[in-house]
Amino acid sequence: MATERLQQAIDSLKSTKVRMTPQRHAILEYLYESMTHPTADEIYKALEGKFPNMSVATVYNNLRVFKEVGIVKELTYGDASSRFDCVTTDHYHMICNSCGKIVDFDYPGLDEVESLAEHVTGFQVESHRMEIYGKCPDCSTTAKH
Amino acid sequence: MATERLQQAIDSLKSTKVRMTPQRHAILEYLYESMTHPTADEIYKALEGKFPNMSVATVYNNLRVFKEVGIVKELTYGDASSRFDCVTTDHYHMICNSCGKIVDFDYPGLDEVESLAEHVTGFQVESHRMEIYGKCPDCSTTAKH
DNA sequence: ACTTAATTTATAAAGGTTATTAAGAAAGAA
DNA sequence: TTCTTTCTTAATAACCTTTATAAATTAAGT
Repeated sequence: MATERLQQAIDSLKSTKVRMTPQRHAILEYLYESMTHPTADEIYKALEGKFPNMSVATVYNNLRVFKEVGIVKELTYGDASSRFDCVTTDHYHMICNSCGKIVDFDYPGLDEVESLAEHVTGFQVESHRMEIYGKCPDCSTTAKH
Repeated sequence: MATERLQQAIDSLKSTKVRMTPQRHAILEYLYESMTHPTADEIYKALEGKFPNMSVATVYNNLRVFKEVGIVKELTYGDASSRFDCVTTDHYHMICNSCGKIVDFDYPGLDEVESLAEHVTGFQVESHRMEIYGKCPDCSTTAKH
C-alpha cells in the first residue's frame, strides 16, 4: 500500500537531521501515489495548486535529499529530464519508444553477466543498469491502424 | 585495424550525399584512433590545434550526421555529456565509478530477459541497454593503499 | 571554372539543473 | 510558550550541454 510505504519513508527521514516540511511531504506523497516515474518538473507542476509559491529549486533540492537518504532513485536519460523512482528495490524498466511510458518489471539478478564482466575487464563490479525499449500495448495498437 | 575501419566509415559516407570536409575527416579519425569513448567537447579540444577556428557546433553537427548514417553510436548519461562510440556492433560497457573509464565487453544477447519483459509488460521489445558499474583495476588498487 | 547545395562558423538561445543569498520556519531547549 | 539554532525555502542568477539561426564558405558534380 502506498500510504504505508510513504509512512516508512517519512519515518526514515525522521531518523536523520532532515526536517519535515509541507513541501517535502507533498513531494513524497506525490511520488508514492503516482505510480509513474515523474520528472522534477512534473512534480513541480502537479503541486502548483497546493504550493503556488514553491520554487523548482525546492523540488530539485528535496529530490537530492531523498536520494541521499536512499528513499528515492534517480533514473537518468540522455538530454531529457531525469525521472524519479520511489521503488528502491532492484528492478528494471521497460520504456516505450513512442510515448515514453515506463513500466517496472522484475528479473532475477544478472549475476552471470556481472561475473563475466568482472573476469574479462578486471573491474570490481558494484552494480548494473538495464533498460528495455520497445512499444507499449497502446502505441503498438494505434500503429497498426 | 583502426585505419581500415576508418576507411570503411569514409566510404559509407561517400555513398550518401554527405560531403567529406577536413573537419569531418579529423573528427572521424579521432574517434577511430582514440579507443576511448570521447565526449563532443573532448573531440573539440583535441582538434583545437589542427582547427583553431572550428566551432563546437560543427562537432555536434557531425556527430549527429555520423549517427544518422550509422557509423557512430551515442551513449547518453544523465546530466553529464554524451559519449560517442564508433564501434557499432552490439556490445556492452563497463564503467568505472571512480575515474569514468569505459571498457567494452561482449556478451551474448539477453534474449531471455527480453522475452520475459515482453510477456510481463505486453510491450513489443525493440532493444535494450545494459551497463555495468564498478571500479577499474587502477582505481581499486589505489583504493587499497 | 561554374553552380548549387551542403557545411562551417559565430552567436544566440533553449532546457535542465545547480549555486547563492536573504527571508522564513521546524525542532529541540529553556 | 517562547527562544534559539540550524535547516529549508523562494527567487534569481548562473552553469553546462546541446540545438537553432543566419551569413559566409566550400565540396562536388557539371
